[in-house]
Amino acid sequence: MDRRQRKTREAIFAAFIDLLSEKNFAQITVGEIIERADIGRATFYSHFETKDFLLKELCEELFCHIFDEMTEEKNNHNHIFTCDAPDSVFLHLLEHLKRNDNNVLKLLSSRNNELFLQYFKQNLRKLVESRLAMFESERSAKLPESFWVNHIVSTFAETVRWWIDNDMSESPETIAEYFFLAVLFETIIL
Amino acid sequence: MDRRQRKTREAIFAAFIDLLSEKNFAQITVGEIIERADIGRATFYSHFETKDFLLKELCEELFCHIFDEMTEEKNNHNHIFTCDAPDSVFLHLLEHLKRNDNNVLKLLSSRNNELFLQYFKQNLRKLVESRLAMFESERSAKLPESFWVNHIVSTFAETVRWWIDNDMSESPETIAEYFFLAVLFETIIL
DNA sequence: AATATAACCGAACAGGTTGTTCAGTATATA
DNA sequence: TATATACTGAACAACCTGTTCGGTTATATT
Repeated sequence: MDRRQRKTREAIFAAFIDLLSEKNFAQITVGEIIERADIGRATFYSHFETKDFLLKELCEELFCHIFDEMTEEKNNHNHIFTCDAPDSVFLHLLEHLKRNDNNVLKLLSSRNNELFLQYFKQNLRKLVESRLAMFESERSAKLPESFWVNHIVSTFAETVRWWIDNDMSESPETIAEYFFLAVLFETIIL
Repeated sequence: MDRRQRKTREAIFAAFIDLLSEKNFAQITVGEIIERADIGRATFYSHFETKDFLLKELCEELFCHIFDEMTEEKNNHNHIFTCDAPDSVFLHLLEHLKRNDNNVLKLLSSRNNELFLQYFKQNLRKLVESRLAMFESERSAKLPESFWVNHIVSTFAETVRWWIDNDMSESPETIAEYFFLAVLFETIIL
């Protein structure tokens, strides 16, 4: 890829992320982005069809990156994912996010637009669906798969969001423990 | 309140809901609203500061209505909420939503804007917080309250959303059962 | 180094949206 | 009937969007 293209693209992303830390997606205008990225208006539109596509591509670059790395690790250390209990997948994800803490995860915060969480869930869903084959016979008769997947994905995602909202100050292990306890208490009160 | 005001307000709400069933909140313009409501532009702005305030007031009218009714019922049939297990609160909420199915709950669907879900959660949180005093001693030492409340609210809200996405075809009892099973399986896989 | 290619600039543009203003008209209330 | 209040309709500036185009600059190729 042309160095100019790459630099422009990065400048746009940087300006966009910068603005996202200050205001909502809806409140950000293309004018602000190109001013901060210091590029021409036409240039922006030659890179991204609209503001929405910019967001979409940013999320893809962000989350696909994270989840792809996880898939890679799975292939390298197969035992972690296939033999251990599924909660280690969650713990693994948390550690991954902690490692990749590039000030961009803040976008998942509840203070920001819901769109990030949606994209995040989208990717998480893929991961979960591919790993929930076990216990299928027990589950399938009583519980629709889509409900089950939605439940898992939502609880995971909301936990991650809570963590980020609290500045990721707890360790991944602590969060995993919180999650376990919350589910446990849930069974008690039901 | 002046009959004119009331009628205008209702016309705006009706047009707005109508449009929301067709497109996203972001895509709806004030121009479309006033055309469909058949009122003047200035009139709209004398009622609502912006489009966002319109959404806010609609949600308040909608959800406060639902949750206030629940609080009333609680006062009338005190036993349901204070003696029974907390899951009956959830079941109660589901039955309530089913009864109040005025084609407006569709707004909670994932196809629509996330803002509704946010407002819904906001109200749900109040309800949950006021009912989660039990088991406090066991919980508080190990699990932060905000995590616990967030977990409960999110799982409830996402369950309701799944239900609505599936056209509310299952009975409230079935959904409550799904919820119970999902949490149960969750403890198994952890 | 010379040339062709592709990206960028920047200024301008039409079309659409927002939120405000104001003089005039209709409706409620006393 | 008289007064207050809500609505009308049209116009308005300010802003945002997405496109166009001739000219400029960087990159890749030879």
